Amino acid sequence: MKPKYYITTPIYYVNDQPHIGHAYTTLACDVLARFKRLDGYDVMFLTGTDEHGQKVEKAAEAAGIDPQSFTDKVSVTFREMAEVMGISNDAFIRTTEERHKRACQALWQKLLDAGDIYLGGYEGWYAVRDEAFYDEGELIPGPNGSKLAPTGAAVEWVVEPSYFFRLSAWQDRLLAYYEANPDFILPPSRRNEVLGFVKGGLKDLSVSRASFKWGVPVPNDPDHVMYVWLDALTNYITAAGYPDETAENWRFWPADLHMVGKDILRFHTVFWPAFLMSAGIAPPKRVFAHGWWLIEGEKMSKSIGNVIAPRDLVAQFGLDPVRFFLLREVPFGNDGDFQRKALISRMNVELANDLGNLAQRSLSLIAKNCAGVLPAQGALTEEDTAILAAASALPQTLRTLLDRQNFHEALEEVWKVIRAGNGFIDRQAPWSLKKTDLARMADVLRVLADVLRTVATLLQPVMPTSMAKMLDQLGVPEDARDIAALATPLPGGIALPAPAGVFPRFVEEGA
RNA sequence: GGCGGCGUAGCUCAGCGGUAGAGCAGGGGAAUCAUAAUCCCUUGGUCGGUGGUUCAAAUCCGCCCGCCGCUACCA
Repeated sequence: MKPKYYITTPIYYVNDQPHIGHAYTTLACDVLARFKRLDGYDVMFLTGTDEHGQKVEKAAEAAGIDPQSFTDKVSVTFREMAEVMGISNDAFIRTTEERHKRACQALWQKLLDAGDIYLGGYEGWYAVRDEAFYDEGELIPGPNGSKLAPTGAAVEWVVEPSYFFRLSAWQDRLLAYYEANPDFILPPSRRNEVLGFVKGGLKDLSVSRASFKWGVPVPNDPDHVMYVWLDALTNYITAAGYPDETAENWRFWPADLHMVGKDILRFHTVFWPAFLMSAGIAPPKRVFAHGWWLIEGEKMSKSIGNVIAPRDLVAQFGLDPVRFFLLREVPFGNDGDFQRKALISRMNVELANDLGNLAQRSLSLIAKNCAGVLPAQGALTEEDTAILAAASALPQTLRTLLDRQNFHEALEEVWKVIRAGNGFIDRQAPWSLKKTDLARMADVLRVLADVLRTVATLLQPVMPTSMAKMLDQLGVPEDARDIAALATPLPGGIALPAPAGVFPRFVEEGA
């Protein structure tokens, strides 16, 4: 039986239009999902939209439509974003689906049965004008020693009835879980943050609201809807079939990886495992928090007007180069800077020159000097063996690196082999061999074809369309494109199609 | 304020006790199969500052300077 792999993006809040940040998270998951499939795993890759809450309720009201119609519309834009980015998700979940309400209510009941939910009061400084609660620390001094919201609005101490989750009781068990699973939170710097936070003591968590209606009703208390934590996080088990633990998809739980942005780290690494443990459900195996993209050195924001829509980016540079750039440019987990110049440089240097040109020169030599037929494997020299060994080592290297979400180094390892390929072809100079030793020339070209096949196979998750073209040109049959197939050499004598460039150079308009 | 991290070549970063590294950028040369792509060689750093531990410190410890993250109800 195939091993399983369950990977999730966060569900995206429908208060926002999809931008490069959403695309980035989803893309990272897509590459891992594709890699795992390529490596023989049974994969479930989930993404979706988060559609409840006061903001949505109000946005719908402002738009003059009911919340459901509003979310129907915005949710579609996230499906479109996935399509534009070439995302291979197996499922898409919306929190307004009936199955999700059932899952939330079932989970709630479990927590209640476990004695971890109680009715209390949510207190805080509330600004009526802003319709928002503020922290003590956020307040600014007002006239006569009074306090004001950071927006300048008057605040009052308000107590609202709310259900609470007994998070305070889970501190030790959470710490024990982190201890027993040192890679539960990555990167390590984020793990340290969470550890520090939890060690500092946990307060009970307000998990319901009576102040708005657009949410999942609390069982047996129609005045309350569930607050964001319980509602949104639960999507990950809803999609696996919860509460039906005999469901087809339940075999995927616990999730192998929740990919999240660094802003929602705590919800996934503190609240979520506590909820699950309280309900007697296994926590996820890993949460990875990635960083943000700056745009040409500036924070991405609507007010600056530098928000990048995935659709525009792909239209200008093409899908695969964009996918490649986002994962290649920055050590995954760090913040990155999205520079147009850097993207073009990666396209031209690494895709067009290093990889594209290596394939093109190798394949043209085969086309011209081997009658367009893949040579059989021949006798190997020491240098042949060395480069073939470097290529053969890649699958295991990538498994190890990608199991820690290290896209940046994984791609660097592939590029080391590509660069070695260019060095190899230069030293072997098959264009000279064709005048002196045709047999050796054929052997050299076959070695190059084998190296390219390995590289193209392994890069499929990052650049599916381009690598499919390259594998076509290398004569690799569709059913021999996974990692296991690399162990079986292609027979010599396959007729190859005429080579055609896979990565054209990007030339600036008017340059 | 508290806790944590970072500061290494022009740029992005790796190294984390044993004579300073990679990619890109810059300079020189070779080759001409190829998307004028490639290959080889090379310039360049008192590893933020300072004091200490050690036979030996980017690498460990103290202090200082500068940046950054977290410090719970933002979906």
